[in-house]
Amino acid sequence: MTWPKKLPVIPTSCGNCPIRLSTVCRPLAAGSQLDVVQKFKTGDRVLAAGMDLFRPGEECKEFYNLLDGWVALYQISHNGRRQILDFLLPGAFVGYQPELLDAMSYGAACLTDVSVCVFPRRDFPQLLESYPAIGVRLAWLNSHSTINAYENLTNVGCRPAEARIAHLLLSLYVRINRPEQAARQNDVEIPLTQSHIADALGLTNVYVSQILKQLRERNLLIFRNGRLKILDPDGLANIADFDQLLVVGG
Amino acid sequence: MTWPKKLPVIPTSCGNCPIRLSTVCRPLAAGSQLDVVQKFKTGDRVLAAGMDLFRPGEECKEFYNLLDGWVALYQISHNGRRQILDFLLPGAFVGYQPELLDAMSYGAACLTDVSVCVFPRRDFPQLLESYPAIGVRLAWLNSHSTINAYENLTNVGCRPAEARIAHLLLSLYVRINRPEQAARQNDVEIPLTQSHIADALGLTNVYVSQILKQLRERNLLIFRNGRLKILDPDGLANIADFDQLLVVGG
DNA sequence: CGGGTGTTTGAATAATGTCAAACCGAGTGG
DNA sequence: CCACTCGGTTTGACATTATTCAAACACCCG
Repeated sequence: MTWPKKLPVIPTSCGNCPIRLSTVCRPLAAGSQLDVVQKFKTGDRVLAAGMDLFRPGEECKEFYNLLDGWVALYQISHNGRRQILDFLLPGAFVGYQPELLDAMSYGAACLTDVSVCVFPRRDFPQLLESYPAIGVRLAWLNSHSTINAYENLTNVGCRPAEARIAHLLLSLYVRINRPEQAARQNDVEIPLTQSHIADALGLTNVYVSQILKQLRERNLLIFRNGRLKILDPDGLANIADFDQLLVVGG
Repeated sequence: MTWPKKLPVIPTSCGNCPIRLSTVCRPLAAGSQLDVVQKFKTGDRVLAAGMDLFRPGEECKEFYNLLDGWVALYQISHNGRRQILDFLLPGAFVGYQPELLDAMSYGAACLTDVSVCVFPRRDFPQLLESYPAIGVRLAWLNSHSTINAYENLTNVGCRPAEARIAHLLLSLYVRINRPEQAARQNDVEIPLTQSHIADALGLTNVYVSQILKQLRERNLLIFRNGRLKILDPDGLANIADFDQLLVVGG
């Protein structure tokens, strides 16, 4: 599937970085501190959809701040199946893991064209040393990743296929519809294929197709061509076993 | 199931804390810095097997350093099934989540009698402020949790029941058999019931029972009464799709 | 001896996967 | 403008995996 081409977002400098407050740079004050990251960062980079930021098992020399586009973290099991671990949206800090310089324990695939800001891995500990507030921020971000992984685990481990799919789509929906956007849309772009959904939920693409059809026919949601339209928020939240939902009808 | 009673491990002071280097206190130097935590901590506590440190949805006023015993993190889905998210061993730092003071997004159940060192939640940000190295440590710990959750997700999402069970037991096995122990045991205590295994893997207890029987009859492992005996490390690692295995035969 | 918790067993059933073919729409090259 | 290919989706028949239900069992503990 191909997504509508958009120009990649690349800030000219850290000062006007659109995701500065979302990522690891947040605690750095706007003046001289920001210059430090500006010098620390290797540069920006654009990748086409389908490319990998890094692959599982690979030694990756960089971290990435996701400026624009969607990324999926994944692992490949020995039997050839792929598990998608998380979907990353702009603002994510990608690639941190406990043993900084070892082989990556997962891969990062670009679902759309993607632009990233690149940090050198090797020097990161020194940056942390100089600005330990970044460490605190990193702890916060990592705990978010953990919570998110926990939610996914419960989804995959406890719920039947229909609920899993509804839950995943709803949770992506609320992540996109952040408070920022004054006018909530109940029709959002989600650049996934049914296979992505299947790989994230431990299902097969054909079964996902069948369930999506049911959801469509029951007037709950329409997911087609990378667009998700929520038809019946309450009904969905119900079968999805979903708590935090604040959808505006329409 | 009841486990053999052991006296709870409680250090008399932070100076001789057995898990100081595993948990969040690691970066604090042994002298005056350690006195700070000593004063910061609320005290120690012992809980009986079956108790909860905190429950999902509850507002928890504390963090815990797990001194002794096993803890399971879990979520309950609306259909009544329980998902075990992680098994915690002594040295774990329990209860950190992004929104420090909100309701806990998961629960923590004591699988055995447990002893913990208690931190007040409210004041933690100040501790971080004064000793930002703790934040860096926390980031490290949290990224471990994330990686672990990712592994579990792949296990539950990609592998058939037999491989899931073998994988879980092997991974617990290597966590217990840390390099510390000079003499590796291929017969270790794992205080879980089959229902725990089922809840961790998205299976039912009766199916787990059946698969364990198969594994037993194929001379791969014996899991009984909270003891795991590895009979055929290589064979197991093979069906478990397991990488990092360094088992001493026996 | 009796009760509780955990385990085992078997049979019937439901959920999900597999395989194979057809379909659909977008992009490409003639 | 057509035919072709390609990735993604849909469909149906069928196989398999895992769940459910129910009963019996085993064991520890009081």
